[in-house]
Amino acid sequence: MEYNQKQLQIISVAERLFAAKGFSATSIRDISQEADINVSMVSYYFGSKDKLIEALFEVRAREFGARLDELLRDLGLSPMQRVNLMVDGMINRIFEKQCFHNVVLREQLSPDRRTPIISELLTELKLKNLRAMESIIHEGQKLGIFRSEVDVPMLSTTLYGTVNQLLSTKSYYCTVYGIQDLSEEEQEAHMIAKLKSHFKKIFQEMIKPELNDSITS
Amino acid sequence: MEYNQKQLQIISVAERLFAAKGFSATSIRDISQEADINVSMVSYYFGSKDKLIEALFEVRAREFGARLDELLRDLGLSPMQRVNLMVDGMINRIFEKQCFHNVVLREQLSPDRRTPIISELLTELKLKNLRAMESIIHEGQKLGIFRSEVDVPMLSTTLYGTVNQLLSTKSYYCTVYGIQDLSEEEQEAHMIAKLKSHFKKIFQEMIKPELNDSITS
DNA sequence: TTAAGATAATCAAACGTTTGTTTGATTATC
DNA sequence: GATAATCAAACAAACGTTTGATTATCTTAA
Repeated sequence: MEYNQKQLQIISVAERLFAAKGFSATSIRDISQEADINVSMVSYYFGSKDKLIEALFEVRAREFGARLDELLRDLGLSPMQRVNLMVDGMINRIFEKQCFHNVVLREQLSPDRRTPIISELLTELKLKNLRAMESIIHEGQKLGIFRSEVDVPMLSTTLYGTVNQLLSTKSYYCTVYGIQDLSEEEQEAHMIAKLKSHFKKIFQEMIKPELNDSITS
Repeated sequence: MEYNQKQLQIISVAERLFAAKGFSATSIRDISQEADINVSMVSYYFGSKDKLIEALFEVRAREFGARLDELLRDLGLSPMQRVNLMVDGMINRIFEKQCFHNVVLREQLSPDRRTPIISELLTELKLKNLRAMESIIHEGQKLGIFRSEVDVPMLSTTLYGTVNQLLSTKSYYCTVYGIQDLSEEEQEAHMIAKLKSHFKKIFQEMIKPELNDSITS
């Protein structure tokens, strides 16, 4: 489906409001007011409120998919470099598109209420992401740089889960690390840096060869 | 605040519906129908829908707090045993109270819309949890069993985030591990076992002394 | 123990808003 | 002159909440 400029603007406003208040708590009148359009325009362009959020997922899923393909073309680097690049890229991606990410988290919490279209888009995207990560790990395993037993789905879940958790408990994070008085940009930078170093360490510890790895193989 | 049997039943029904559909998408008529009461009873007992969810958080926060205190009394064990016990206990706790946990996740996503009462209860609970974890780690560090540099808040965030992520993407998890045809109980058992072994490994790798730890100290 | 009186619980019905959506006329663009 | 975009207004349905009457439960004094 192709969307014109006006439709994309409506989608963008809806995304921001859905992220902040949730789908049900956001009225079409909220959206039309923020987007400076008439209430009837949402139905006119998308058909219904449900179709609007479907369009949102359609557009953003396509963008993320394209970005994933890009990442997969970063060859000529060592497996460990590629792992670090993938971790950094994923953290950057989520922080850049926090609103959409927030909407995804909300929708994931109601698997039943969700339209099949959204479910399929999300599952597809997550699987694509997992395959990319697996291919990098397997490469390192073939070269004998990584240990033979790596639970990639769980590592990926840990990565995403941690970033999500941090994002949805921002103020708690700032309290714990005593950075409440920093600007919002500085707080985010703190979180991003912390996440990147944290996961560089975790991935290193979880995929580097174990002492007995050469013996058992 | 004390609540009678009827109130606790309403809270329990509301909890289940809030978890499944979200606060805004759940109407008082939904709740009263499921709880087999008159619509006016919610206002009669709690005052309003907002006060109802506050009561829910009040009750559950108290329960969780009490359970945390219990956990802290498990002395006479080695620090590593206590870490494992804490990880297992936390995973069990979340899986047991999935509904409430789901509601917490939803509320965390709208920090602005939330009433201060809920925010404070959640922050308090999270801090209490963090302090418990820190005390165990510090004990291990004093004994020289754990490395000196452990980022406890990040480890805790990773633990919670991963469990959350897994719970909110259950069907994706089952697809990845090919256990869609198992019963729901078996699927949950699979997830719990996987989580526990995963985090035993992560914690081990992240807190055991590094090779150069004795040199730098 | 019982009758009377007070308090608590329950109910159907109605309240005024807000909801998503549609209509039909008007304006802009091609 | 046709198609697309925009608008104020209206629509029925659903919302949280209140009302006022009715029933159940408890309290208290004879």
